[in-house]
Amino acid sequence: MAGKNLVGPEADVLDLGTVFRALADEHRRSVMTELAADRSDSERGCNSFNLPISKQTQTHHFRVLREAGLIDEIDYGNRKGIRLRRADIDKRFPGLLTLLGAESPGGTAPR
Amino acid sequence: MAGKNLVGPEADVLDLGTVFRALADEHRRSVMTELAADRSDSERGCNSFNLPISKQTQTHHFRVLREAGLIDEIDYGNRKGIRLRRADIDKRFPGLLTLLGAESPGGTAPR
DNA sequence: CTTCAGGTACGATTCAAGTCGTACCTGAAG
DNA sequence: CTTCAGGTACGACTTGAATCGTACCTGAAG
Repeated sequence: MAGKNLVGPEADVLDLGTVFRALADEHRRSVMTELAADRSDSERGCNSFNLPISKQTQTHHFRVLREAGLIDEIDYGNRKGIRLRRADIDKRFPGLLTLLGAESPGGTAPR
Repeated sequence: MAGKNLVGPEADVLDLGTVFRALADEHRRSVMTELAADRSDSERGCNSFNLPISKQTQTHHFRVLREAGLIDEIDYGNRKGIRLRRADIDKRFPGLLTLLGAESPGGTAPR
């Protein structure tokens, strides 16, 4: 039952360049904006983001986000879970998630 | 003697996507890291950054930074001045410059 | 004036990245 | 078992971005 957690980089080696490159894409940024705005940090399904792109491309984008160290992907075999690595990001890049959360259409949602 | 200030976007319309795309490049990010780490915000020359690229490419990169709203370019005719738009960036994207300054090799890092 | 360094304009090249088509895998539900 | 939806692998296409070569402009100093 327990899905395998596809591994990304450790919190210490997160690279700002890789992160900025990941966040440069509109679709990936919209995913991160949603995740950053949700303070509950609950695990989400891949298609809960309603991305207007094919599923192959979605696979690509989630992989980029994971390899940048921004999300965890939990593999259940025939489906996948997404979870924001909030603690690691806050530790390595404090303020970044606040920056993203402020872009949320639901309005600026600071604490 | 007063150089003309090449115009970039107003502080209100700065786009996070454009900014991330600008900061995704290694050379542009190194420029911004230096600028962010220098609290005096003094005007700097273009070649004070020692970028290992041709001058045509430097022109390109500084233009991207200006169009993203991150720097001002002051045109003196046969030379050019660069100044960080710290106030505007801090207003629109609070925390971003701190994030960049923390990447400085000198380390203006809050630990 | 001429020279020269700093900078720009335009075009060409090269390369990375986003996208999708086809085929295949996985687990759950009939 | 078969079916089906979610996801991946691989390849191909396309677009955008980084880079530089050549030519030209600008202002300061001889």
